[in-house]
Amino acid sequence: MVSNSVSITLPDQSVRQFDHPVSVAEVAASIGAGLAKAALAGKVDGKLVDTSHVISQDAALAIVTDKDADGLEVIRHSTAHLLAYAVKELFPDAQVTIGPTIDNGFYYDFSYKRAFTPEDLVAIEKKMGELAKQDIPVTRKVLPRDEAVKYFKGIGEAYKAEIIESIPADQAVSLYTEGAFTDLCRGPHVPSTGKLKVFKLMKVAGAYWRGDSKNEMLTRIYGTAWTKKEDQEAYLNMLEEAEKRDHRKLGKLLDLFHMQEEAPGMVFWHPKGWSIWQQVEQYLRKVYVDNGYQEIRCPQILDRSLWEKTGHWDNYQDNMFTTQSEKHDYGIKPMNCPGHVLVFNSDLRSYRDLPLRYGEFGSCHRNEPSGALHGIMRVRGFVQDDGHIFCTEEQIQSECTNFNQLALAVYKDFGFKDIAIKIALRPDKCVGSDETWDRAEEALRNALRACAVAWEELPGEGAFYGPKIEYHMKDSIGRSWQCGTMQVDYNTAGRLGGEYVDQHSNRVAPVMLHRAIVGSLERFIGILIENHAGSLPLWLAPLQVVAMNVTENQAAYVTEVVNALKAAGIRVHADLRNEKISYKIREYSVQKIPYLLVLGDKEKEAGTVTARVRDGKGGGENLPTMSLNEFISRVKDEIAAKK
RNA sequence: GCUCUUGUAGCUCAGUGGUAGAGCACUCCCUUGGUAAGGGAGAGGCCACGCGUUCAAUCCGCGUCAAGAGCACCA
Repeated sequence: MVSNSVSITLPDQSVRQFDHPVSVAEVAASIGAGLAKAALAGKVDGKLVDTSHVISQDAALAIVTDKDADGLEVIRHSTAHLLAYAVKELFPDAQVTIGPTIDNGFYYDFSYKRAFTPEDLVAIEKKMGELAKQDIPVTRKVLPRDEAVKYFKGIGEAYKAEIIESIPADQAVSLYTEGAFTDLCRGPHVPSTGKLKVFKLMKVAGAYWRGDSKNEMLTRIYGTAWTKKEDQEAYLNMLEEAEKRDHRKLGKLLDLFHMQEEAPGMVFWHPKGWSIWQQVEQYLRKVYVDNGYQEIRCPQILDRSLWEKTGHWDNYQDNMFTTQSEKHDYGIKPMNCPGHVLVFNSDLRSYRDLPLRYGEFGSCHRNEPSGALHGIMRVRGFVQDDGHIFCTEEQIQSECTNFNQLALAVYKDFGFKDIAIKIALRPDKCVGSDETWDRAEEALRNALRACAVAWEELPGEGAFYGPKIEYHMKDSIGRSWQCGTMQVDYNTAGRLGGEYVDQHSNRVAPVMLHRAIVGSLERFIGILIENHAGSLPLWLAPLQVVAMNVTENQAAYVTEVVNALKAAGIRVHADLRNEKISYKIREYSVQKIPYLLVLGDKEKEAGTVTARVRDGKGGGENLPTMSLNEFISRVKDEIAAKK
């Protein structure tokens, strides 16, 4: 006789015996009424299930509540369903599609005859609240695939039916029902809608069905959901704070740059913004020099025939700006590599010359789709710190390793801590043998291993000519942007006739490594501004010191101090205006100037300075009064340390 | 490029079918004041652009351009 008894092991390793199969909810109830009420889902042998899930064999079980990360995930997922339920109540003609969780919330895509408006959103959110308050049970049902397809076709949900049809025929699918609404879903879900208490609909947007721009556009509603009201408030507050760090806002506030209709996707750099640019550029120039690169400069406009050789003319013309003159067609360069190959080709190269490293501050133009433009992060005209290394296959490994080390050191100097590294691996359509790709991909992995950093691999995302490492950074609201890259390319140099003479007097095409540390200076400076919330480190700050007089009486002394600072190479401004000192301090605090020198009669008599240092929180504090020379060496030390 | 939203003074934003308003900034005057906004006066706008509807359009409609959010794209 087979026993029906089940023993359940809880996370504290205690074991509970049941003489019959039990549901997660029953186990929770056996532990305590409070837990039974708090239970959102269960984790049986590591697998997330509903509280109604019946356990019929010995198993390890954790009751999932809103204290667990899994619990929050379940809440968000169930809130997405609640959203769909509310939409179907208010707009019965709308068709549901998919509704996954995302960072901080969820979204759900609907097909409807018109887009939802912000007013609709208010009504939908209200309806969601009502449905949650009714504490409607959420129940699960399993159907054979074909029956599920029939069911959804029967209720006019064509998209759902299409999704299920793409599931293998022999698989059963689970359906979840709450009130009058039934949705296809793997689950798990909260046991009833009453568990969903803290949520807010954020925005509407368009999104393509199945993520393909050839398909119709659906209406997507984004929402956020939390276990506690305070968490949601903290999140909304964080978003608000992050908006203040937006580089477009700060660019205006700090008078760094502007953009205007006449040049969409292109930047007008103002003196202060260009000062930052120059600091970044000079820094990177030194990086070139210190690491065996020779800086070069190539033309912006190149004949059509060259772009035909590279394949751009046929494949990427839509993204290129072109021009013509005297019956010749020209392309404005979207990348710097061909120019570098032409410099390489300008002489007969020996294997002894390799690796040959060229670096350029290469100005590129790409006619990006209008909807892709974003402040100075995604632009049509930009400058790359673009380098190309011509080398042999044996040299790939060391070049990649050295580059990775260098890139990480540079990011550290600019104050970045959070860098996501990815390796994009071979796509379906690619050139070169599998062995070559294996070696190249492994070289990139080894380069990262050497620095003991973690990375993510993206299969199929590589370029057709070779794999690449990508270095990503986040902006103020968490959007990820690619900055640096290291790409192995077996194709381009040979395609443009690049070759060197090897030990055996054979002419061979070199491997070309494409590498950039900051990527585009525009994007990098944008990220830099957001990461530092506009309070750039002293070495990058456009204005490092402002010296101001308390009254007219100290004007000459201020001028003397400012001249001394200028002579020391410090970026300084004298403010002798007839304004109150508190007014001046406020103005420069808003401008996030690192050091303010307040010079009154006391300082003038003693030949000293009183410096107010920016505190990073929008305020400032006074340093003890010191001699001018002490101040100068303090500033110079801090600049040198890139603090 | 697609969906939605937006475009009014240098900036941030009100506002109305009868050609516009605030705060800050700007100019001038008074004020010489020790750590986040002293007081007064003044100047400043083709209400993104074009075409319609209307006796009359910044406001309503259509189109264009640009920006914002998301999607797609990022060789």
